[in-house]
Amino acid sequence: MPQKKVTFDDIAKYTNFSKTTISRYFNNPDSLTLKNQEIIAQALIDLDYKENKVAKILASGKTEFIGIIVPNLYLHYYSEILNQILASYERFGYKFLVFAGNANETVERQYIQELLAYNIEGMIVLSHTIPSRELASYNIPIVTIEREDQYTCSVNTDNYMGGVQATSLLYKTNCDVLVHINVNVPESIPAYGRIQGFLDTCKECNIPYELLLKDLGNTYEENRKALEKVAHYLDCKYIGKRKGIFLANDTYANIFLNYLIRLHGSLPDDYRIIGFDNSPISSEAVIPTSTVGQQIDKIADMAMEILVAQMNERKKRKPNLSGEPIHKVITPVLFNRKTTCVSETV
Amino acid sequence: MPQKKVTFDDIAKYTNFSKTTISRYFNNPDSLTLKNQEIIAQALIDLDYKENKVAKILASGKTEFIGIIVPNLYLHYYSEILNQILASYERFGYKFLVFAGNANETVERQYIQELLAYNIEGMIVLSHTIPSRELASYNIPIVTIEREDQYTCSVNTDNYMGGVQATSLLYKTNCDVLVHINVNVPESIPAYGRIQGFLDTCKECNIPYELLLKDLGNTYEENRKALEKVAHYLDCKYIGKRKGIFLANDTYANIFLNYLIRLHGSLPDDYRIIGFDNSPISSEAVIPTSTVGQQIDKIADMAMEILVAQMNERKKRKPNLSGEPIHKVITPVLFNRKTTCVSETV
DNA sequence: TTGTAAGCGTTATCAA
DNA sequence: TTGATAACGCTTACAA
Repeated sequence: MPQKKVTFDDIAKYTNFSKTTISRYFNNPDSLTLKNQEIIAQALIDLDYKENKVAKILASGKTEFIGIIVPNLYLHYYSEILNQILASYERFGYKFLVFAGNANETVERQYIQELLAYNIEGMIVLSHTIPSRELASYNIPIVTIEREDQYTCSVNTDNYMGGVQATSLLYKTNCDVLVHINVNVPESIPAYGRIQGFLDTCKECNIPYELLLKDLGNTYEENRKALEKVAHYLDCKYIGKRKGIFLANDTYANIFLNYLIRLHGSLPDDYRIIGFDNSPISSEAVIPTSTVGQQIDKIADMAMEILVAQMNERKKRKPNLSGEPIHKVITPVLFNRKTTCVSETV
Repeated sequence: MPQKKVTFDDIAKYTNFSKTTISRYFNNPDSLTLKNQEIIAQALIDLDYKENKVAKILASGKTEFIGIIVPNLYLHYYSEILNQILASYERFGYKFLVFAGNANETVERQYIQELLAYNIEGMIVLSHTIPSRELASYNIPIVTIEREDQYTCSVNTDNYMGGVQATSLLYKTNCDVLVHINVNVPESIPAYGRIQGFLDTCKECNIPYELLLKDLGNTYEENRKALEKVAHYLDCKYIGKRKGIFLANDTYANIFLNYLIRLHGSLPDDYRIIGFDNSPISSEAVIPTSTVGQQIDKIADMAMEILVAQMNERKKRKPNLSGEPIHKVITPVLFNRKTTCVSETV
C-alpha cells in the first residue's frame, strides 16, 4: 500500500462523530441533520475518502456481484449478449464477474466454485456444459439463456416463431421448394424450435420441402466445405426450380450466398436465402441477407429482470423460494433484405 | 441466507484445532503434520465447507481482482481481446470485473471509482476516453492496449510494421498506384503507424500513391456509403491502372470488395485489396481478403504479464514503484489471401 | 438524531 | 507445530 487508506474511523475522529454516524451518512443520510451531513461531506473531501466495498460486503453480506459464464466471445451472439448485460450496470448497479468457459465441465465447475466463493448474488449462464439440474442445485438465483433449461429460470428467443417467420417469408417469394439446413439439434435445446417451425409451416402451406440435418463441422473452413457440398447437391437436384433456403444461422447463409455469387457473379433468380441471428455478417454480406433477428437487448434485459427479482426475493425477511422456474420467450424480428426480394423481372 | 455458512470457527470446533490452524491448512499446509492435515481435510468434507474469499480479501488486502474497461464488445477486436484476457485466469488466477464504457468520460470515471472501491489490484484499459495521464494518477498497476499511452504501460500492435507489410505486399503485386484509405487518426494513437508505414514504403519503393484520410462515419451504413463514393472516385481516376488498395480495417476492405463484386461479378484484375485486423469478415468475405493480422493472443498475454509483474512488485516489502512506463509492441502477421494474388492470366 | 459494541470470516503477529 | 488475539473496515441491533 503506497498510502494507507482513510476509514470511517478517521472520518469519525476528524468530525467528532461516531463510526456509526459516518455509516449512516452513506446508507441513510436523511437520518442526519442537514448540517451534519454537510460536515461529513466536507470531511470526505478533506480526507480524500475512498469507499471500501470489500469491508461493506463482509459486514452486510451483499456483494452486488453477478457471475456470468459464456461459452466464448468469438461468436457475435455471445459477445453482444454480454455487452447488453454489462450495460445493465447503469440500471441495477450489479457488477459482473465474467468467465469464458470452453465447454470443459471440470473447468466450468471450478469457475462456479470461484464465483460462489465471492458470494455472488446470482448467476447468468450461457454456456451449455453444465446441466440445468446441477446449476439449480447450487441454490442461488440463476438465469440461463438459450440453452437447456429444465430446472432453471431462462430467457430464450422464440425459435419456433423464428422458424415460422423465415419459412413463411420464403413461401411468399414464390418458391417451388423450401429447404432448411441445420445441424442435428437436440430437442432439449431451444434452437430446435427453428426446425419444428420450418416443418410445421411447410406442411401447412402444403409446399414441397427438404430438411437437411447434418454435421457441418466446428470451424469456418469445415462449415464452408460442408455447405458448398450441400449447395452443389441442391443446385443439381432442383434444377430449374426456385429454391427457398433457410439456414440455421447467418454464417451458414453467408457461405451459401458467397458460393452462388462466385459461381454466377450475382444471386441467381432461382434462389431465395434467409439466415438466423441478424449478426453483422448478414448486413455486411456482398448482398445484404435476410435473417431472423434475435432481440438481444430484450433478452439481456429480461434475464436481468428475472435475476434481480429473485435476488431481491432472497433479501426479504421470509423469502419465498418455492415455485417453478420461470421461462420467458422473446419474439424474434424478421429482416427482409435483398436475398428474399421478389424479383422485379419475371 | 437459506443455510448459514460453515466457517473456520466451525471447523476448529469440529476438529479441536484453533481457527489459526485451519487457516494454515489452506495457506501453509506443510506447517501441519500430515495426520492433522488429513483430519482437517476430512472435516471440510464432513461439514461441506465453502471458502469465503470476501473475508479473505478483507483480512489480507489481496482481492485477485483485475478491472477491465473496453469501449464495447460489438467490434470483434475488443471481444476477442477480452476473450483472451479472461482465458488467462487459468494461468494467473486473477478474476475480472468487466465494464463496457460508451466513450462517456463521466461514466467511465464512475466505473473506475467502483473498481477501486473493490480494491482491484490492477486494471486493463482499452477504452480511449480517459487520458493516460489521469489513469496513471490512480496509482495502481495499469496496462493500456492500442490507445494513447504516454503515461501508462501499454501493449500495442506494431502498426507501422503492419502498414509496411501491407504496402509492400501490394507493391509486389505489380500495382501502378497504391492507395491508403483511413480516417484522420491522431498521431498520439498507435494506429497512426499504419499511415506512416504506408507513406514511408511508397516513397521507398518510389511508386505513385494516394493517401485518403476522411471521415467515414460511425455506423456500417455510413461507412458503406462513404466508401462506395471513394471506390467510385478511384475507379474513375485511375482507369486502366492497377490499383493496390490498403484499407484501415477489414470492415472497410469488405465494403470495398463487395462494391466491386456487385459491379463486376468478380474482383477485377486491376484491383488488389488488403485490410487490417484479420477479423472474421476478412476470411468470410465473398473473396477471402488479405489482411494484416493482429496477434490478439500475444497482445493479451503480454498485457497480463506486464500487469502481473507490477502487481507482484507491489506485494514486496520495498516495492520499486519508480521507472518509466513499459511499452511493448507486438509484430503483426500478414495474411496473403485471394485479393492480393498475382493474376495467373497476364 | 446519535452512539456503543458486537459482529462479518478471514489473516497476521506474537507467543508458547 | 500450534494457539490467542488483534486486526481488516464496515453494518447493525440496541441504547441513549
